[in-house]
Amino acid sequence: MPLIPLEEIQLLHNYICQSVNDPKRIQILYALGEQPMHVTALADLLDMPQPTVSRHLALLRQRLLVTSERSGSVVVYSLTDPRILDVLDDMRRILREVLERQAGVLDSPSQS
Amino acid sequence: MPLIPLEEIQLLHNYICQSVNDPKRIQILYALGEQPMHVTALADLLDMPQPTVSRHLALLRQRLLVTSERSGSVVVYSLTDPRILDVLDDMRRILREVLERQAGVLDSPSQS
DNA sequence: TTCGTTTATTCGCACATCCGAATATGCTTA
DNA sequence: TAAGCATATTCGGATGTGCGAATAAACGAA
Repeated sequence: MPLIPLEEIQLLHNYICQSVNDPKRIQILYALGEQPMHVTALADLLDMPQPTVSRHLALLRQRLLVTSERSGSVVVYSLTDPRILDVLDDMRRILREVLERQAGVLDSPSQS
Repeated sequence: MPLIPLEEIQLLHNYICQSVNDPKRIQILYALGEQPMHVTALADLLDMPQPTVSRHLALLRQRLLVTSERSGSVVVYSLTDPRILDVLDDMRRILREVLERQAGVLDSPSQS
């Protein structure tokens, strides 16, 4: 199998990897997975300043991970594709297993 | 469903998200998915300077995404858990679909 | 139109990360 | 042990990114 073209890797990096490269943005994605929300509600729920949330949402929207829609007096954000959370869950699962495996190795002293 | 604990999100970010937040590291992961390789082979294959590859590998190892083992005169790196590539593939698939959906919306002018 | 709420942006600064070049370290093998 | 190749690290500088505070802009409601 040939290597993935560098161009596609750049796309992947620019859009998704970079998007999830901030703990607060990951929190925002999970929160929006529960239900679409407007900026202030997100800021309250996650205990972040509103400008911070707004900046992260702008980035996530630019990267196409979330979409926004005005509803009355507020702007409601939602996930463009909820499967992004499945991907994050897969990552968590892999990490957990790797950490456990590693812990197991450390626990049992090498039988020399 | 309650929010993921911030502590676990920090872990996820520190280990995996941060690891894949560089196009060159993504290339390295895919290359190691084809077959375990030593540093110089990777540098040649991906056309990167050896110190660059070495630095990225050190980071990936610290984050537990790759493991290293000396074999004769070279150090062979391999993926700790190949499923990380499935995750990256899922990301690529999602991105491709989102981009196509978006293109479709742009193509068809709103029928007013 | 005007007020008030909601959201977005700007600015300056701090911090992290990446790279190239050079060099140091480590290990194998003769 | 010594030579030589493979790998790791250091350094400086450039770049990118996040934040807080303040403010601007946008929009709905009266």
